[in-house]
Amino acid sequence: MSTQTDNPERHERILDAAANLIVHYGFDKTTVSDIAREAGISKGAIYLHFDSKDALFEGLLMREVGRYNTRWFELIEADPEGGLFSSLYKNVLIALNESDFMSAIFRRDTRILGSYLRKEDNLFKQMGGGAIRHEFMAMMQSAGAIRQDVDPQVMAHIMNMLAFGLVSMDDIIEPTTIPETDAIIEGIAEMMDRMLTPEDRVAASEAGKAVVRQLRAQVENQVAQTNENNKETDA
Amino acid sequence: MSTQTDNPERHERILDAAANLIVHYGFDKTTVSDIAREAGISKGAIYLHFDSKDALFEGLLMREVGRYNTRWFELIEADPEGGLFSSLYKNVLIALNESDFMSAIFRRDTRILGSYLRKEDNLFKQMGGGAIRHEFMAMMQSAGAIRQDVDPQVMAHIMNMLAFGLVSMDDIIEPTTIPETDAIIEGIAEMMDRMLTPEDRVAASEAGKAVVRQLRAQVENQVAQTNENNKETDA
DNA sequence: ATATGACCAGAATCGTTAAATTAGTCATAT
DNA sequence: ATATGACTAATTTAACGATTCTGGTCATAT
Repeated sequence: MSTQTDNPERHERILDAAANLIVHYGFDKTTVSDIAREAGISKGAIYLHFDSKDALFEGLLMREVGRYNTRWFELIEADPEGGLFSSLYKNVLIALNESDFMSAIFRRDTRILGSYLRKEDNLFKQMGGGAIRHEFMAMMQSAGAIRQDVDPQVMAHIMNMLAFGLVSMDDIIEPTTIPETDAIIEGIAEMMDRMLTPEDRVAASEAGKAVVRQLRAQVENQVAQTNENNKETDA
Repeated sequence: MSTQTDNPERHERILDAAANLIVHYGFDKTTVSDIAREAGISKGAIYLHFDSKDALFEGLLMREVGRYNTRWFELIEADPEGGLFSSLYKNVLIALNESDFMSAIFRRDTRILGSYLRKEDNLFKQMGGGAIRHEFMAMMQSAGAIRQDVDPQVMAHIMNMLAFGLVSMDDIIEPTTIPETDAIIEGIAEMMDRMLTPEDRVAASEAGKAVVRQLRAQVENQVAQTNENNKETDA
């Protein structure tokens, strides 16, 4: 259904072209012909890969979310304190900040997301709003990765406020008065460390790693599942 | 200049009416006739108090900023830990959250602020964007009211991110998933306490109170100055 | 088989004009 | 003196067809 043609390389090139143009000009002002030209192919060829412009956008969305997840796991793995919740969250912010597309999604940028946002059944609502789900925080807490005396719901929300602020503030206040993004993220991470990390840091880190492994398996399983389903419906 | 008529009670009533209508319907959709009707007077009478619709709005803005400041000082005074920076900031959030008008300003709500925002010489730019000025943080730091090893510029920005998030998030994510505002503010305050308060809490609190007294004198002086100027130009 | 781009129907945009609204004034009334 | 609201000039909105644009298709070419 979603892909009628087997040509992964071109598939990616289309999405690359779309990502470039949409981040720059927005969904509404980016035409399918524009994307075709940017990808160096004909318009018809695009419809060999995607059923509609909306489907293309959703394909892009899925790819970017996937890349964002992958990048997050990568950052965690590379981080010596990767198991601590403060590091986990820090890496959320880094991954978020690295992706223009994810930043646009997170701030509900109507200029970029355009009319897709208005659709009733758009994918954003399903995904749930925030970067940090409070269910995940609760899991981390019962695993002992964060202090017992914090309210996971409240802290998850505060973290989402900060993530939202990170990608939104330069539209609001004079960008010249904003500190370096790295410094902001570092400051937030230290604050979260003081707020959330239990006394026993090594135990917390181990617990955190375990939960992340579990989450990762879950995510990868779900991705595999989705791919399987797509193949079936193609047949 | 700004007030041709001496009738403080009616002056206030006009601003009350304007505040109600503007917060509800926005600046553009609130007409001067609407305000007159709501205040129970004629349209002409409004022009005995204000030179123009814009001037009326600026009068409202000034009044609300003044009330916000007053309320903030009031909250600090009532707070047993009022001198601590975390309490100071907590009371900023409470005062901000109590005022629909200030919240709208802070989130740059174009629906409410309307065409006034587009004006070249609008008052917002002069006021500087944030609730927390990093110069103030630096003052507090050199007075010993906050820890020496934090970057005042970065922390001021983080605090503004949180203030922005507090008044913005319910436009962004499903409001039902947002915790109680009081709980959020409490959580933020505790986080800031862990991050900013020095070892010696009583000394910090005293130092904080001294800076606030200084700031308050400064603000009240400035207000008196402004009133003086207005009287002069009226003559 | 695979890819192209001319083509089409429907949607969005534009230019124009008419109608409605509104900020601000001022002759009149109190 | 003070306040009113009918009035006006100017702006905003609504209406409208004409025109362009764009998502999607498909006969044709490779």
